[in-house]
Amino acid sequence: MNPARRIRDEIAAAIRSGEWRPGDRVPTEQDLAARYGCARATVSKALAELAAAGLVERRRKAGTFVAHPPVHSAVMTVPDLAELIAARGEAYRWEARAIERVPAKKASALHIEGVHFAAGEPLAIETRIIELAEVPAAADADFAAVAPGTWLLAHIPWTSARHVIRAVAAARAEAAALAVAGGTACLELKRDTWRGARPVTHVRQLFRGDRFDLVAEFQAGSRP
Amino acid sequence: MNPARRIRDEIAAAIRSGEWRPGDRVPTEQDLAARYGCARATVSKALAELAAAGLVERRRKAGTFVAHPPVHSAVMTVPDLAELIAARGEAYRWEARAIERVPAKKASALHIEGVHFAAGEPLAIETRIIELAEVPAAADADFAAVAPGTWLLAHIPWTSARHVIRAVAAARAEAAALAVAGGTACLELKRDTWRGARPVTHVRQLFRGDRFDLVAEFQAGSRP
DNA sequence: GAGTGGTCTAGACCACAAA
DNA sequence: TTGTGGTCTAGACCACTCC
Repeated sequence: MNPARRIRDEIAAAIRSGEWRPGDRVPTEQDLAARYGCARATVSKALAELAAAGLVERRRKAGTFVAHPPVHSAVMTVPDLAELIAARGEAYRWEARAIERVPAKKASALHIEGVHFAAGEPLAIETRIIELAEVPAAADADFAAVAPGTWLLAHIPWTSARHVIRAVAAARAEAAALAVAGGTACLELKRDTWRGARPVTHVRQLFRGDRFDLVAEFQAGSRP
Repeated sequence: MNPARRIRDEIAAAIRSGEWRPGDRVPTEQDLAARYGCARATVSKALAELAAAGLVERRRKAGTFVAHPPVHSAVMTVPDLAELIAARGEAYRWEARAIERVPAKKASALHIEGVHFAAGEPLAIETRIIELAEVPAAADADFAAVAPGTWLLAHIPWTSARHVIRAVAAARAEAAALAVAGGTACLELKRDTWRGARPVTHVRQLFRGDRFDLVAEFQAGSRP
C-alpha cells in the first residue's frame, strides 16, 4: 500500500470513528514520518489531502488539528434531464413551445420555452435565455429537436453556476403545460451560468413536485 | 508567486477561458518543468491539483488532457437553521411540540417534533429521530430549549449524510403549524445521517415555500 | 526565538497503458 | 517497448505565528 495513502486513510478512519475528536492535535509531520518510517514530504502530502478534504485544519507553528465538523454541505448533482430520465429507464422527449431572438445587453439572445416529457407525461417546463455573444454557435442549433440543456452541455466548456431551489405553486399556464391542477406544488430550479465573468445562459425549470426530487450526498473526504 | 500555484492558475485560466478546449492535450510534466524552469515534482503537484478539481484528466502513458465538462453539480450548503436565520438578521426561535422516547432497532430512540420560527413567524416544521445508541448524550439534552439540529452539530463529529429535496403540498396539520393555507407549496428536505455504517439521525424539515430557498454554487476548481 | 507547516529540488524507481 | 504519470527520498530553505 502507498505510504501516503495509508497514512491518510488511517488518520481519516481515526477521525471518522470518533477516536480523534474535533480540536484534538494530530502528531507533527516529523513525528508521523518517524512513526511510519517515511520522508516528511510523504506525510505532508497525506496531511495536505486531509486538509483539502476538510478533516483537519493546519496552522503554522501551532500544528495540525482535527477540524470541527462543517455546517452540513452536500454535493448535489443537477444532471441533464435527458440523461437522468434515460437512466430511469423512461422515454425522454423535449418539446419546444417558443424560440425567438430578443435584443440583449450587448448582442442578441435566444429565448426558448419548452416542456420536458418523461414516459410520455410532462415532467418540467423550461424557460431559458442564451446569450449569443457568448455562445454564437447556439444561433445555428436546432432547439426544436434538441433540448437546450443537452446541447449546451456538449458545447459550453467550464462554466460556473449558481442554483436557487424553491417550492412554488404552479400558475395557471404552468399547471396546464404540466398537466396538473393550478396551485400544485412544484420544484423550481433557477440556474445562472457564466464563463468567467460573462453570463452564458439563464434557465428556470419548473418540475412537477410529485415526479421529481433532488438527491444530494455528503461524505467528508470522499473525494480522493 | 509560488511556482506550483502559478502553473496551476495559468493552466486553469487557459481552460476556463476556452483557450484550451476539452480533449486538448496539456504539455507533459517534463515540458512544463522545462518551460517554467522548475522541478518536475512541482509541475506534478500543480497538475494533481487541477485533476482533483476536475479540470484535467490524467492517464499514464497517454498524458494529461483538458477534461470534458462534468454534468452540472454544485455544492449545496444546508446550514443550521439557527445560524441561517441569525445571518439574515431575523430573530430565531425553536418551539418543541413533542419529545418522546420510542423503541428502536437496538436501543431506544428520541422522537422530536417542533417548529422553527424566523422573525416570529413559522418557517419550518421538523420531525426528527435520534438514535440514542449512537448519541447517548442526546438523552440528557434539553430539546425543548435547543433545536436538535443545533445541538447535534455541536456534538456529533464527522458524519455522512444523504439529502432528498422535494416540493410537496402541506397537509392540513402541517399547514396549520406553518400558518399557511392547506395545500400550500412547501420545500421538503429529508436528511439521513450516519457515522460510519450506523444511523445517527433522520430528519424531515418542511419549509414554507414562500420564505425559504436553497442556494448552491458551482465553480470548477474553486476548492484549492 | 523557535517550532511548525509550506514549498521546492534533483534524482530515482515503479506502474501502467498505449504504440 | 517506451513514454508518461505516480510516488518516494533526503535535504534544504522559507514563512508564519505562537510563545
